[in-house]
Amino acid sequence: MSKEPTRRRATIKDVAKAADVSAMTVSNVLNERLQFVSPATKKRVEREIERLGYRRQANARNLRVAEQRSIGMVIVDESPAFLADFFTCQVVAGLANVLNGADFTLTVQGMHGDQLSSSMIMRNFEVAGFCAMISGHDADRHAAIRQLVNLDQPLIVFQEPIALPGADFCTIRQDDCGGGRLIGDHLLARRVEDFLAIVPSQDWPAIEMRVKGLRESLAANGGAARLTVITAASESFADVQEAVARYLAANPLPGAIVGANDPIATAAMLYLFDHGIRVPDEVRIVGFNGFEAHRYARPRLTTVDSPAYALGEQAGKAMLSRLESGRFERPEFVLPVHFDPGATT
Amino acid sequence: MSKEPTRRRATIKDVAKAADVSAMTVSNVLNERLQFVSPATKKRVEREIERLGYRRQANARNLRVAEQRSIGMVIVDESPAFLADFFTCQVVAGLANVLNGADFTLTVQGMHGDQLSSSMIMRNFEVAGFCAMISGHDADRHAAIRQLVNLDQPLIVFQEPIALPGADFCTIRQDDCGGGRLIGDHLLARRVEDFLAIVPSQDWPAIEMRVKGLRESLAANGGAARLTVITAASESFADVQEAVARYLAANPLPGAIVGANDPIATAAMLYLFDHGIRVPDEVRIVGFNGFEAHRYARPRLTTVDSPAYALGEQAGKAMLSRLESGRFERPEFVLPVHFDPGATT
DNA sequence: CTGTTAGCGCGTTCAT
DNA sequence: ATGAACGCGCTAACAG
Repeated sequence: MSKEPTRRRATIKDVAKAADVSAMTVSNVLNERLQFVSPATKKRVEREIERLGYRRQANARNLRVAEQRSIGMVIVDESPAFLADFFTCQVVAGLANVLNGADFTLTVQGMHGDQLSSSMIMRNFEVAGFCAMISGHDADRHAAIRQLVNLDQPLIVFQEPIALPGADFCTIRQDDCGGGRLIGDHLLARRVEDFLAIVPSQDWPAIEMRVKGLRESLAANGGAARLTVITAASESFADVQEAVARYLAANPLPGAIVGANDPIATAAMLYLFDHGIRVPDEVRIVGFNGFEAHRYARPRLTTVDSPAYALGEQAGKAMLSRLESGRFERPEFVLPVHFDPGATT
Repeated sequence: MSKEPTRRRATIKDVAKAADVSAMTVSNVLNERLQFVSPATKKRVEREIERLGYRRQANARNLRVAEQRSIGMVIVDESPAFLADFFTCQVVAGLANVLNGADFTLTVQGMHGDQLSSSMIMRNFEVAGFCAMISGHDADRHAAIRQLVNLDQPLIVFQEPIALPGADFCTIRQDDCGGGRLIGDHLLARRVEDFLAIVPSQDWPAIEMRVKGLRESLAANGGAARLTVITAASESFADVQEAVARYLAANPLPGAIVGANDPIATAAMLYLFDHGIRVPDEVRIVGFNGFEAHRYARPRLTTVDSPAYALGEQAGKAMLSRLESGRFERPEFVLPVHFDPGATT
């Protein structure tokens, strides 16, 4: 045995004894109440803290001061690799950065929808507030939100355009509807008259908003252009290509294909390539939520850049301000998207 | 005011009083010591827990039982968007999933290298152990690891091929060296004789290992094939292309270009496209760490798939087992990579 | 099966 | 400028 297995971690008392002061003085040094401690004492205490490797026990402190220094990020998703989604990942990164900067910690918890009610966050009280990214069908998502609201803690939900008046609640999302309009305007300016939109069967509100924006754009243009929306069984490569194949078997080539997101648009584009259909000459293609990796594909997809990272940052700021002031400044934040023209339109 | 601003959160005593039992009985119900509580009492207590919306205060419990139910994930990176890196994100996802399944929480903290010493994790004791993903130069990374080791808590570091005998330490990484060999073997089988490897100027050990594996493969083949390694100022598109341009200005076309990772390989490939050089006919190209998004680019890059998610899972398992048994089962885990042939070789 | 006592490590209050 | 006593919410150990 190279080490005693259970050396007790130094406490504030140990430091006090070693520095020959009272525990209170150590506490004052730790919390920088320098008015109450002479510089000489401070130095002595700090030396002992260093020497003993003392670290404050967050549990005891938080218990005493009755506050939490962590924010929970709950991700409800059917996929076991919940966090692996690039969008979610960006959001979490932005959130964690802002919180860490304010000496808050981010506690990540992923789970399936049916696990929420039995999860630790429901049984324990250990964070100051929650942020949530929830996937699934409308009913499931709303049920999850209701459960979280009932926790009676500050709650921020991403990409969910709902209002819960009176609740300690805030929603943060990107302007998907505006993004849809930008796509519509861009294509209309190129005289596209026949639009095909491809959406995944699981309809996220964000995707509904994108289609809504597209419709608005067409309507504002006089309504001459037509829009068909088809559903792919999933976002997978094969399902998207199958949906495109089925559509094209029964219909003429559309002027433009609008994918609900980049993977869908890319799958559609590759299908066209494989069938000798030229992009953008014969069909224009647009995606949504441009991700880093897609910048590297050729031809470069026209898409709408998502402010996913900024969404997370905004959530962090909103949560910190909520904790400070007692209430959310605004019930909803909508961040602008950025249209990113590529070579496919 | 729609709500009293400071309604106190229910405690175990409140539940006890409401259910007309002692606090201890409530605690027994919460901790499922059912041997000590009659079914009728249990029901009564559970009803009151539900009614009062009681949730156990994790701080108080953890203080009392002197244990932490969270693992810290520290990410040291110069980029402010530290977590936004896809590889890191995958690792975190795997880790979080395993931990959550064992009723552990994952606490994420990102920071710059120079912030580590002043960070909360150094001042506070609030997790049962650490996992770390550290970037930067050798000296900086090793300094960071030393600081973490001095915390005297279980520590897992990713992608760092070092051993710290005697320390409560474990390293988990993918077989980058083996991946390099697979690439070499694959290209040698295609009669490539002149290899160009492109690495970023900041040399990660993982990338060194990839080059090392490549060298080993060439050596095992008799050493007739030549390998040149050039450095790009960064992994950015522009820097990589500039490095390729400079090399090609002074040298003949190599038989194959091996990028230290997929973005580098892709940037090189696009440079060749733009200059009318045919891939794979004139030059073959290989990347490393294939991620989902790259599957969508055409032509599909030959690459080596990274088990990033599995790395995180392995870390979770190793940490849980360490917490259980008192020591890491093994000082090092090396996970295999998977060669993924595409259309560029 | 249920209740009582004591104390985890820390910070506040009040005394010195 | 420093120290002593108390209690945050919870549970281990024991008594009933």
